[in-house]
Amino acid sequence: MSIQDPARIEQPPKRRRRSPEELRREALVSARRLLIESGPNAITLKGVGDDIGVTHANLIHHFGSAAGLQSALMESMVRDLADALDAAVAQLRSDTGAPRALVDAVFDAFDQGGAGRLAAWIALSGDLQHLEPVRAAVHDLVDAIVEKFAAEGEQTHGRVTSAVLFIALCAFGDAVIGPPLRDMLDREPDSGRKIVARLLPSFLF
Amino acid sequence: MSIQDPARIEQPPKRRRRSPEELRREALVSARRLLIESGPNAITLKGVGDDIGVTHANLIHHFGSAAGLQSALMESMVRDLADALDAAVAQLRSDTGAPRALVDAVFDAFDQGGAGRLAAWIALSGDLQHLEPVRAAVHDLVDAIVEKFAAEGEQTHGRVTSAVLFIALCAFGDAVIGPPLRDMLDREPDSGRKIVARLLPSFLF
DNA sequence: GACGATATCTACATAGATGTAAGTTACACC
DNA sequence: GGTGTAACTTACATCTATGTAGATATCGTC
Repeated sequence: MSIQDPARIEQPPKRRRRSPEELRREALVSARRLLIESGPNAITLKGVGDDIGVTHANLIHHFGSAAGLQSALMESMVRDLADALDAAVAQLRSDTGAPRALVDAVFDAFDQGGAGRLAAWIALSGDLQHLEPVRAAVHDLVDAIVEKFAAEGEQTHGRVTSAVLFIALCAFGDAVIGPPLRDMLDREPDSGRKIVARLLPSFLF
Repeated sequence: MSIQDPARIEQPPKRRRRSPEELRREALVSARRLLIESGPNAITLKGVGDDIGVTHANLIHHFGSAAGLQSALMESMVRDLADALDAAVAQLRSDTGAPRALVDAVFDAFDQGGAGRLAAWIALSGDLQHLEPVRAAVHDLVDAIVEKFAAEGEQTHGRVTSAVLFIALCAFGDAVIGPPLRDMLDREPDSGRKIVARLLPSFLF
């Protein structure tokens, strides 16, 4: 196949012109992958640009600055975490939500979407204001658990916030250092979830 | 006060010549403080050098490279974490170790010693081999709890490793994202410790 | 007090990340 | 099909972190 193959009528355009929304979406997907696979330091303009096939200057054009890209990534991932928590709330309110299902929903939110690593990055870098959208989702989760599970009593709200704090701490910890820790203790991959699911009823009933 | 004040008999030496051990110790103390206060990206040769009053070239002379400094910091902090866990073990084996005392010991190791932020940094950067010295300390902790607390039974070892996994996950999570999470839920600062201390007996008895 | 080992510094070189300015091109719209 | 907007690129400038080479100063030791 020669370089100037006459069969190739239409050359692909040298440049691909994306809509601003599409480029932002592609860049954030790439940046999230880099964060999860290679850590926060891998999120650079050149790294993301090479990954999606644009120059670093173009990323600055769309995000304003490198910090703008990082902020957009934090916002995007935090929104996904909040959505995942909201989905857990919806599931809890609709059908037969067992404690283990709730635990799985929260653990998945921190683990699969990379929210655990994101939260660790935010905490280490000190940009705590980016966690703010999670607050409403957490409150919704508290309310949903109160409706669904909690026994009546004076301490109900306190017990449920304890339960949410407990689940969130464990889900976050499990997402970030669960694998090496389970390896040290020779435990199976879902042992964290099992433990939390087993302890949860002591808060709720 | 003139520059050449005759009253100032002995000028302080322009350079302070430290022993290699002393410089390494000072550098690692500074690097740990920078990690805890400003995050992993603050640990630079210039940052640490300015902090302790030496040039970055001198730090390279003593640590070999920037990566050498970071590795030394990880080793130092992991050793401190292992020592703290060993201290908790010793306390557990000697006197009246209540569950809350054990919880406080582990939580303090992760929180005050900076081990939580260290572990998050290691996990995000992928240098998991640096956590290896923790393995022995964790095993010691399991053994000590088995001796001290655990009721007799077939499942004893499994229950205790569950307890250790549980404490470690919560202590790590509490050290890294405990403050913002407690703020969202309007809980007091030691609520994480309270919860863990209250749940611990269900593993041990 | 002289000397030697080496801790320490200065000066320079390099690489990567970020940012700016100006030119180029794709694509919607008329 | 022409035209304008703006997505996109190239080229350049800057800043920071890291690393190297050689000069210099400090301190223990004789």
